[in-house]
Amino acid sequence: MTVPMREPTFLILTALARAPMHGYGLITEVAELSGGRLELRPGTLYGALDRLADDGLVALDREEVVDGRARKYYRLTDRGDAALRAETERLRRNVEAASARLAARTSLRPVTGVARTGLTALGGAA
Amino acid sequence: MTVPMREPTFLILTALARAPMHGYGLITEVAELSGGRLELRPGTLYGALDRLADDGLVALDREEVVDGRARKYYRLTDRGDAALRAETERLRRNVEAASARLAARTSLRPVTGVARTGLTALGGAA
DNA sequence: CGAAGATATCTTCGTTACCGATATATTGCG
DNA sequence: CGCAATATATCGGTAACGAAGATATCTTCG
Repeated sequence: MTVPMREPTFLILTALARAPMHGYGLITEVAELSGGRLELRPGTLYGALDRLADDGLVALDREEVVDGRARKYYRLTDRGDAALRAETERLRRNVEAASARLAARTSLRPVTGVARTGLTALGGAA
Repeated sequence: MTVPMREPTFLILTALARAPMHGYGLITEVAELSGGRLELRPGTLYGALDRLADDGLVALDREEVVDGRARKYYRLTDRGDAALRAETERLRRNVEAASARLAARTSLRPVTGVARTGLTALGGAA
């Protein structure tokens, strides 16, 4: 928690905040969460799950066998819940700080070629 | 950027969004920005500045000598401005996704002693 | 005066989360 | 049968970061 988590880890916890999920389900869920931007690799996913389990942020919820395929469901622990909340707050503050400076910046650069006043629609990509 | 930047890099760009700054000034500014949470190490700072300069997100603005001490001022480039805006949007979406799930989660968990007079913040995000 | 601390830059080294690639096994489809 | 999707897992490389220290100047204080 001293060290901020990276995006794949953050989105894995976010996905698990709604309901327990198994690994492969997380891959598709995180892809949706990120608007298709982030496609978790198996190496990232299972490495992260092992690490998060070691840290006590997620725990093995149950194991099922569906159509002959084994599924391991993971759930968010209380510590994972707290960590995700703390991390979300940290990100929120960073977003606010950057937004404030970027907004101020827009108003003080009306010159130098880029002129083009007016805010273009934000968040175009993805 | 394809690869999301980490917190030190994000806060360096955020600090530079207000005005050009020199390295040591960034250390104190980023500490302030993060509420004292993140204290940039020289290895992190100058490594990041070199990398960001290579990527064209920051540029050397000017060099001064104040009281016999050399100062190198860096400024945000147009590409750096765009990268910071894109990154801020990415973080904002992640915060919204996590907030929505965490808020929904509150209502379906046993709450211990905390008043919860029907917040229902579920509506929020896209 | 001389030591300590703040200012200011830069380098080296180790850690680690992540990505890419690969391996394995089952189910379903053309 | 061959291929894609489902589902797990491991291995190696990369790159950003943190820890630590080197170098140099100015200020403060005993």
